Amino acid sequence: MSISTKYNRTETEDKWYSYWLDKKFFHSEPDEREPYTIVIPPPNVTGVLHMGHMLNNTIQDVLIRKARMQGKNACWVPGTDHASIATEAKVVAMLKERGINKKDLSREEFLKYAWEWKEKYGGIILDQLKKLGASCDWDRTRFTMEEDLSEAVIDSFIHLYKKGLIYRGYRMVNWDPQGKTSVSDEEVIRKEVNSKLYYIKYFVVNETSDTGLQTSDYVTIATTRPETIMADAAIFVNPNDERFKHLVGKEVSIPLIGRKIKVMTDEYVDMEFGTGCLKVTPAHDNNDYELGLKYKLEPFIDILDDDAKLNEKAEILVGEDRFVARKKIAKMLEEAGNLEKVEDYKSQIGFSERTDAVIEPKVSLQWFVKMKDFAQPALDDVLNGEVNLIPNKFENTYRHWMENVRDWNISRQLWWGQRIPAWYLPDGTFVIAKTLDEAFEKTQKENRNLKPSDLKQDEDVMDTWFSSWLWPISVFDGFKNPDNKDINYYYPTNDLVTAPEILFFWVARMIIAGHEFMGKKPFTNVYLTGIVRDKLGRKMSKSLGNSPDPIGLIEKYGADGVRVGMLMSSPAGNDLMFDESYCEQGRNFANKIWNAFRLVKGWEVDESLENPNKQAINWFENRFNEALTEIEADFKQYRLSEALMATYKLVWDDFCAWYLEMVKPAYQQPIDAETKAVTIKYFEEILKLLHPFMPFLTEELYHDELFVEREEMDCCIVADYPVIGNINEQLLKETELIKSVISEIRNVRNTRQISPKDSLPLSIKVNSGLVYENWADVIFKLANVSELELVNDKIAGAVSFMVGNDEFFIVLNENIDLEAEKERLTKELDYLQGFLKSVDAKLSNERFVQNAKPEIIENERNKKADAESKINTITESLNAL
RNA sequence: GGGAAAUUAGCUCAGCUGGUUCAGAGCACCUCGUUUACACCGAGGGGGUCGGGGGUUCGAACCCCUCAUUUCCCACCA
Repeated sequence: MSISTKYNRTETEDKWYSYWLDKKFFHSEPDEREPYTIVIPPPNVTGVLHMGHMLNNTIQDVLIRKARMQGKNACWVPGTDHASIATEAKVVAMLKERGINKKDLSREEFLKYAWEWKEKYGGIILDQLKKLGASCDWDRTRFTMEEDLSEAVIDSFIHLYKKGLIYRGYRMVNWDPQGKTSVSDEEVIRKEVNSKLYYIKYFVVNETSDTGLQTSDYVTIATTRPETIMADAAIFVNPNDERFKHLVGKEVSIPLIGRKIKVMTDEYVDMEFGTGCLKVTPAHDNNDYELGLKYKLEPFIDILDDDAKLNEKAEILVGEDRFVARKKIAKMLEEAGNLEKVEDYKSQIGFSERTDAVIEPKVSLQWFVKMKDFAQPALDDVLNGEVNLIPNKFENTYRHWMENVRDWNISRQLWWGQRIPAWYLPDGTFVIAKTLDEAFEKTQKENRNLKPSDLKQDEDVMDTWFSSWLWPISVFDGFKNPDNKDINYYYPTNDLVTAPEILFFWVARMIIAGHEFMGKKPFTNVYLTGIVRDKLGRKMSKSLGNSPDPIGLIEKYGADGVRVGMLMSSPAGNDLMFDESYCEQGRNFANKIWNAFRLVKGWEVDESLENPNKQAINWFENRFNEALTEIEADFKQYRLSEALMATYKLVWDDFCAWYLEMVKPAYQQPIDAETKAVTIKYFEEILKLLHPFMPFLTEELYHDELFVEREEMDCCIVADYPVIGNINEQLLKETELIKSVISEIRNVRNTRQISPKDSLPLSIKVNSGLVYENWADVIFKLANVSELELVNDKIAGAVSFMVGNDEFFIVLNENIDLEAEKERLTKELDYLQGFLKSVDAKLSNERFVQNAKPEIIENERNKKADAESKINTITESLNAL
């Protein structure tokens, strides 16, 4: 045969992807069918495909392809996210390489570079998704910073401002000194790091002698941040702390700079921790900020620049980086005699998610969204099942977060993003307006002598999530054109597939936005994938170098193989311990299907032959329906790995290992027409079943002439997905028994080293009533049995085994090892007797008989009868030996 | 510090409201086999006291308590 024994995927993948695109199979327009919609979690426009994307998008593609085949109008909207911090950082780095400093550029110039960069490098990830087979409607590709979507962001800001849900205020924010922007609480990653606790002496300022205090009196405070002492506003002790009562109300001087601060009291101070004395630095610590406000310790002295270098207000070490300053000041304190000791200390430090810089608490003027009541509908939706989280174990964390939600800082001190539509007047007040013209118009009501050029727009842009929370609405132009046919048809979408890490960042906020702007939820099911880890359980990261190149994997194992590999073991919500061997298994599976195809394709039909395979054919049809039932149930519960595994076993075990072996003709013999036709029909059903998981291979085979001449638009991707038919349980059970008989015979052969080529005679003592004659052909073929005889008595000296209650005998030419046979039977007898004993014990237990459900008791009785009859048979056999 | 989840074969996981099957799957492993679709294969096989300890129950991998380990989320202790 000329077809290769290996499936060659490379040629077919590109071919079929282009074909699908060509024929517009991915494209969706509203029509009378039921919609099935997924919006992609937009990857960063700067991103490259990593394993997390592979998993996430494979899942989406499986869902969308299945829905499409099941007659839904399937629409998967792709796109990218402008990712302000990440992208701006990349552009800044790119400029730096070219010797350009961002500081030297105007906002407009910088944005021009950024757009250039985006056009050139952005969206690579979308092309990579095509390699995976993602059937997105590319005509609908959106970008969160394109004009319409940006306008939606601005409109929603104005809308919320008018409702009083957005305000501007001084707040302690998380400052990322590297990105030079504030970041939201959710973007701060806390990690435990080794640091040091510095014990610093603050000497009491000499007062009048009647206090009895000496210049040599001092308090010792413990701090991890000695470089901030120049910004200290007070020393605090616990009001109940006897040790320091005499010092309360006195002044101490800050080491090195000598500024005087007061000793004050507050319950907040923990007497047990450190020395029981706390230095309060309102501008550089969240708690201290609160204390500062409480006791009006203003003005807050901020001694750090935007890039976390000490400024002139620090008086000393000006221009030094905060960490350099820390080391230097420790030395200076020591030299000045203010450093008592230094201890090792572990503490939780916040890092910026985007840049990994240590977060600096900083007081600044920012824009916030009031979240408390605003978030309520999103909490309700999940609690009352309007929106399902899959798996639902995430509901707890979700509720916890939503109940404790804090105001959302939405301003970012960046240029790449949607600029805050606030326009400042020379007097410091502002108006909120979409454009300068509108803003100017608003000012005209009161301020008649202003020129438009007197208005200055806010320099900040909005948090990226403030645009992506609108994604399910804005991709369908729900803001620009609120009643258009797309939004009416596709919204709310069906499934969202994303990572649990962004449940709050994104998922919760999308639900909030859905209610606020559309009056309803944005999606019904949220499938939360796990994190893709390496097989040692470590997160995949560039620095560890443990992340395989997805495109490389696709080239090596084929997109189908990788897709199967990704899904093989990744239940929803569980991390995936990725190992290349999964992809290998996927590739092997593809190859198996390919070879099954080669077999069927090679069959020559002889029209004169009768169909000898009625049993096998009948059985497989039922088995297919049984498996399909299972698969549908798995899909319903979003158990995709289970659905895949059920499919895998149906194809490999039932179809290839059993069915094809049952029906395939002997070497170079022709096959009857009916068997071939039916087998082809089954094969086609299997291809359809497999298509969502393995789109390329199935499409390729689907078009082979083995099936029918296909019309241009007759493709597997839009073929009708199989529908569950009748299931004959009895037949399935019977076949299982026959399969056991075959396995037993093979086992006899195996243990006795009998060649598969030597055929064996089989005698059956039927006690069950099963009609073995119907299966004779199958047994002959699969177990290489030469003759089948029904007997009424045991055959002495034959090898025997039992399946169900029927006894089987194989007469061998050689003498059988009587001792071994005895031992085997005795062992089985022992087991059965033990088993019977436990069943008897149960049945003679009154409480069991009284309390257990009738069907359970009935069952035990059956087990008892069954065991007894088997024991009889075996005892007889033993006696016969 | 608070909360949640997990712990079942070498690995990754199923095991639905406690009771048909002395605990299941895939991979890995072992033995045999290059036979005629496929060695990216076939046939057969071994392997788990269900994390430890208590308890409830006629009966527990499943319910309760406790300990241990792991993971995740939340949190401002200097």
